[in-house]
Amino acid sequence: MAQSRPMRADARRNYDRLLAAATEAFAEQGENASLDDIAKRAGVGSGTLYRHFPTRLALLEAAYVDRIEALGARADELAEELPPGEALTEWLYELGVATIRMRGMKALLGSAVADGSSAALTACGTAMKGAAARLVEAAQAEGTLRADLEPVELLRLGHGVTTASELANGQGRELRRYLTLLTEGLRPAG
Amino acid sequence: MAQSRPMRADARRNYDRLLAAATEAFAEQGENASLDDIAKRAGVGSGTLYRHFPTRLALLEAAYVDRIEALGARADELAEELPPGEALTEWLYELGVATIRMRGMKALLGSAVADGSSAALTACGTAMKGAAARLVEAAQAEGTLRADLEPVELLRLGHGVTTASELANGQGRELRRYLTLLTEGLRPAG
DNA sequence: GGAAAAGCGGGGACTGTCTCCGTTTAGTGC
DNA sequence: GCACTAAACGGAGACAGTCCCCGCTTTTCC
Repeated sequence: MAQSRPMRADARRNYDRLLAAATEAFAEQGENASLDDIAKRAGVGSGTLYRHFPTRLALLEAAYVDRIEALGARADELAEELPPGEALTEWLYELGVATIRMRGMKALLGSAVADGSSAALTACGTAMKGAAARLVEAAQAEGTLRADLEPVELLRLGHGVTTASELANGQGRELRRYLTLLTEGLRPAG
Repeated sequence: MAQSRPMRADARRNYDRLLAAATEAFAEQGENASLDDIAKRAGVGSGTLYRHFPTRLALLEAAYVDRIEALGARADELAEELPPGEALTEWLYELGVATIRMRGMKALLGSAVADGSSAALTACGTAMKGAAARLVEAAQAEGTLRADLEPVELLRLGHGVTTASELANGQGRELRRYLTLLTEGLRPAG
């Protein structure tokens, strides 16, 4: 993936500025922040923004890859600290909280775990799927997770539960509750 | 809620035309269909559209209330045909399918079950919540549904699961699967 | 039939996306 | 240093969408 020729100095500078501006704007205004406005913040023309990041999703991904990778790494930390089943739940929780807090990230993760997600999103998608797969496998080996669950199903359900919790406006409290309901099921507690 | 004075004939006519055009447009192009375009289809000016339906959600609601009420009624039909637990699952399934099929309906139902949904949406919201409450109560009485589940939680989780299934692009097949996972829980089958 | 109320509608301000192309600039070889 | 070239810039402008305003038309009611 290395550029055949390194980026020109001004291009590099603008790229970085755009990324910084985007992170800021997405955090403040959510995933629909105006792209022209981001260009303005970065002090570049909109043409420059669109050349570096042809779609909104591309920019979103570039702005959040490191966070996503951190979440992937976090999965492994949790796997060391906790028994597999708990590690998995806790990871889903942290993932959900991050999704809710970092307002731009929802669309990104959503399309990353969608069927037929664009090739541009492979980075985030594979990071997530890898982390999920490791946790799922461990929990299944331990016997605390149903054996027929696919990692990507877990991610999608996690996304769904996060969506449910967003509807409640409750910044995390509902998320825990809904995750419990998902893991335990809706049948009476046994 | 009756108008103090009945609608003027031309107003009534335009209102109906707008509704028909909106239903068509939302079905074809999803919830983000252009409002000006809907006005054009109906053969009225955009001012007229905005006077009758001040927000997109208002139009969406007006276009779908009857479908929503039908879904509410369907809950009671199912309650008669099936044991409470199954009726509930089946209803969630039909609700999800409708949400996915009628492309404009997702946003509507989403805000209807969100905390602090606008006053304008009370009609759809209460219809849904009523239907859910009846099913929940019956299933809890039967003992096939955990006693601490609130109806609105069920609706939100249903919405979340539908979202999860949309990510899979699978038009219904995944929805059944994800609903099963929700009701049975992620623990190994007992 | 005529006055007042109700309603119409499209022009226009505004915001956002995205492209095109003339201009500028960094890098390179001399 | 200097000139040259390919890369990169940037902002004007085409387009699409939302939404409001207000002069004009239609309906209603007496």
